[in-house]
Amino acid sequence: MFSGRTLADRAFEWLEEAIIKGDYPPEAKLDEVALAKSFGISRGPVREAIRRLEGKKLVERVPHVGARVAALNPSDLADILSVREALEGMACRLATERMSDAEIKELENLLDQHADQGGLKSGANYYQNPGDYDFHFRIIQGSRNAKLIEMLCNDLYYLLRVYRYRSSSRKGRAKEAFQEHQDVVAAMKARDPDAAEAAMRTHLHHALLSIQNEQVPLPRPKRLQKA
Amino acid sequence: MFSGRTLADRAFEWLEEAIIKGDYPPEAKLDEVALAKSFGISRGPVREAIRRLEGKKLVERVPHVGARVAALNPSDLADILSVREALEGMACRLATERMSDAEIKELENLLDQHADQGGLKSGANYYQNPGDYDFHFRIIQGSRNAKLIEMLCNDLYYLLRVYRYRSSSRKGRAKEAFQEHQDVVAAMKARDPDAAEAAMRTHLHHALLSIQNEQVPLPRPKRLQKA
DNA sequence: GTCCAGAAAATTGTTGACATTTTACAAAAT
DNA sequence: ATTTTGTAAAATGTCAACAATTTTCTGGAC
Repeated sequence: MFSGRTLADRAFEWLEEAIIKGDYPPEAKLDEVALAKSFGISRGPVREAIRRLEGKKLVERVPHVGARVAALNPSDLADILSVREALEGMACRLATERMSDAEIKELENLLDQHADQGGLKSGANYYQNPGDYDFHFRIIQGSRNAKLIEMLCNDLYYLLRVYRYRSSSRKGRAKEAFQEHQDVVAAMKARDPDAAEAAMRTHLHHALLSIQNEQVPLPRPKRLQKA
Repeated sequence: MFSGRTLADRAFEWLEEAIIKGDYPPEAKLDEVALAKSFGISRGPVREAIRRLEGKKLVERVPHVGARVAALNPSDLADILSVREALEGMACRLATERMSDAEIKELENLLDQHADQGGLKSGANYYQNPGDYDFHFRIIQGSRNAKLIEMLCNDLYYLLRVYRYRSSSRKGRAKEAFQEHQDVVAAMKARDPDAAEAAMRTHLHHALLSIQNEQVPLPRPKRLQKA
């Protein structure tokens, strides 16, 4: 059923995926005996899986009471988005320095595809859809920074996903987002790390403002100066 | 002996501290029976503590073989320092927006103390000493961003500490670092988040270059433009 | 001396039983 | 009716024994 070799590892993978998928929403109780029974194993490996998730901060535990899927208060959202802005801005800088011409060209093609096959036409659908995800994902990978990749794609992924349903569906945001993507790629093509980082941060900061108050975001620092 | 209520929690705290202090260096084997015996408990809680550390990525585990303190290859160092630059730059930006005048004044006094009581005189001692640590710590706290504080003070702390002994002791770096600290505070006093973030990133980037090749770092982007 | 079984030892993985604590429920008092 | 209190039930914490795997050791063949 799963790849992990030990029962504890398999339980961990199963549980992590279930939490990320939303099968276990925030605050949901993780009942050891129920989980053990549903996995057909004993409580030992289940407890170890829960402990690992606790270390990852996906679940919170109260001694003698139990473990629950980590809760997220609204103020956490702003905190997380600032972290994402900082990390993904850095990732975009590094990607601009490290991605090959061919890779950047692929990125450009990706945007062209979105424009062609109704990405823009479908309006509000472009922003924060699989296409948007793929765009960000590729740039993060292009940073060649393992820690950055891990933090953005693994550690923050669950948190961003939990809040996704709140994300702005404001009219016109899709078009803006698409334009911002193009700005990012333009800076990368020009091999201008400062501009690329600034463009990515502007994009993400607009998303933050858009989510926070469903309003037109005010402009923010556009780029890092050369020297 | 320890605050945690359950044996597993106490074992976790003890082990985490031991790893951070360096009592268990990278690659060190974590023997379940030996640890259980030294704690006077059974293997169950010890395994749970190790699983939690695994989730925190402080230890690496190979099924049926065992757990070791996480190893750090040299390329990890550069990756981590880039992450720190991004996160602490953002922290400095937010601190500039959110710290009170009194708090910023305290920060300034802290630097004055360092200058007076031999911080500068002792030369190479100023850079990356407790004083340097306190300076960075206060700014991070000033960001009022719980995620940022957690990532910098908890998650990255061990990694940065492990590599500390490698850090540059180059002549003159101390004086430079002190000056860079003053640049940061100056920007914060002026309530210029762009300049503050840029100054902090310059400071950290110089440290990165200094560590990497023990050479005079070249200047990097100095500040974020206003609009 | 080196290499290759194969057994023995040591280590990790898993389980079921028991201990402890919390929670749920019901009866009694106000 | 509400609160309180005590008991029962359920959940978590811990342990010791057993199972499975890896590692080490030993003996022998070449």
